[in-house]
Amino acid sequence: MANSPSGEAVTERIVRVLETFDTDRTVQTASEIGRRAELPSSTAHRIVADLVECGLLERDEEHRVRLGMRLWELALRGSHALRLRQAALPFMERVQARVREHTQLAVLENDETLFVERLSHPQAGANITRVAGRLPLHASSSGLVLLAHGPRELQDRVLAGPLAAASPETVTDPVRLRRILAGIRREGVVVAPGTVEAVSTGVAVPVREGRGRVIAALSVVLPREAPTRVAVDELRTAAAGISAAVGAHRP
Amino acid sequence: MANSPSGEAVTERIVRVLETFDTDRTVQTASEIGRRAELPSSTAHRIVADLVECGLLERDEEHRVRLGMRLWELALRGSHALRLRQAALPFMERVQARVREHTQLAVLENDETLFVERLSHPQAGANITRVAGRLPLHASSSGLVLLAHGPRELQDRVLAGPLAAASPETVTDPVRLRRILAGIRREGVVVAPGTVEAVSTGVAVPVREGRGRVIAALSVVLPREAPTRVAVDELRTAAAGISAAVGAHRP
DNA sequence: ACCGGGCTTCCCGTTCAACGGGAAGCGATC
DNA sequence: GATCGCTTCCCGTTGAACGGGAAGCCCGGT
Repeated sequence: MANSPSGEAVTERIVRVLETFDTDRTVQTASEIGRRAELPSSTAHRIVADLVECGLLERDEEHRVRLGMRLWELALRGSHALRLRQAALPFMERVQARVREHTQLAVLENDETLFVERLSHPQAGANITRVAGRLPLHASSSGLVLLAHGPRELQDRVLAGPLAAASPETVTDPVRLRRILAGIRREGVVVAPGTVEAVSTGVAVPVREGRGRVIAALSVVLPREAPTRVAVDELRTAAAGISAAVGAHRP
Repeated sequence: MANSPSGEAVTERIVRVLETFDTDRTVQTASEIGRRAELPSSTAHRIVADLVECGLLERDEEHRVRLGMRLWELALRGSHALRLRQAALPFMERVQARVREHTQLAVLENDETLFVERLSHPQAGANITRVAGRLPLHASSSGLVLLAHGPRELQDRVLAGPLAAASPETVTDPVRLRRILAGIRREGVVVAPGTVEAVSTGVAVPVREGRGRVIAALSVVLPREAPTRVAVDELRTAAAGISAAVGAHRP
């Protein structure tokens, strides 16, 4: 950044400031932001004031800071994520109405699973995924689908790297994972019991752009021993619908 | 801004760059961005490169630029809008299932109506509102609700300013508008036929935080001559539910 | 009333990142 | 092969950004 001894760019600092916010930390003081973003206090105060000035951040009654509606607006309108989500929503609703469990839509982002949308059924069980939340590619049914259809380099990189287990049953053996990925490409679906949480089974299918590249994964989280037949059928139908809708919207 | 003859701040320029994107313009070249943001070409290229570096923007196969997933993620996780939306979604789905027309959730932002969420029924009619889109406060049923419950200064400011008509029937007379606002505060609902489009009627109710301040407006768009009774009841029930959900999530 | 701790604001000299004009490189399309 | 637009590189100038320090402010504790 300009004139900074640390040699980082303004843009980077702004990102670091925005990164200090998350689901569990939606309001902070400027000093807190400075500490978490590792910025000198006076610098943090100045940057926060700048961002508030532009509307990217907002102040509440107690001078505390939160993400601004303007940021939300700028990030969403015109975003790929919103288009995809709007195309997918009606189909996700249908899945959720029939399966009556959590339904998620996820994309590949920076070697991780990024959840773009999630519908929850009132009487559905626990589910750690959140909209705008992430999970490792190998440790979620959606991630496995995205990984299976991702570029070879991605697979090599992820399978080589450290593979943390999210639950005792998460598959972390590269050889077994390769076999699972091949199965996904062959069957067009993955059923992953206990991968994220011991009590649940993830079922996921790929969502294609038209008939081509895989752009997302659609999944449901079922109770561990529930039958998967209906879910698989519903997911496949919905994925095909989303593909058609995405293709139709931009002719 | 740093060393800029124009005297603007970096932050401001970044916002100007982001502003060049919208629903109808999701991918642009760096030069296009420069022109629309009124930045010198070389400067625009540099800033775009910076933003791509940080992931706020992304490049596609043809070197063109679009909003990045990272920006979407940073703007959403931890945002007030996402919390509100997640709390509201189940209730909006119920409204939409019963009324079978477009259902919207909107908030007040910078003297305008900002739409946070929208569900569309397959066989519902036209609807110009979009997620992350805006409408004037006086020219939409949601906006009228937000205006009616906004601070007095806001009402004075909006009613004094130029009041553009969105359709031939949009009420633009300050006196009539004041009467409508009083009606909304009294009845807790507004029925606005032809305000946005001649063929439709907007119905909107306030959504409160707990039992207090109005934080949003919930609305449906009906065909012009459709009965409004069911919609009003459903909206009221849903608004109460959302209030409870918003209150419960942060004790 | 007094004190202490944290947040915030103001001040100010230093410095280097940002700036943007210009020109050359690279594809397209006509 | 000439034109047009996007992009990249270069480079001298300059003032915006930086951050240390100190003072102001508002708490809650004693």
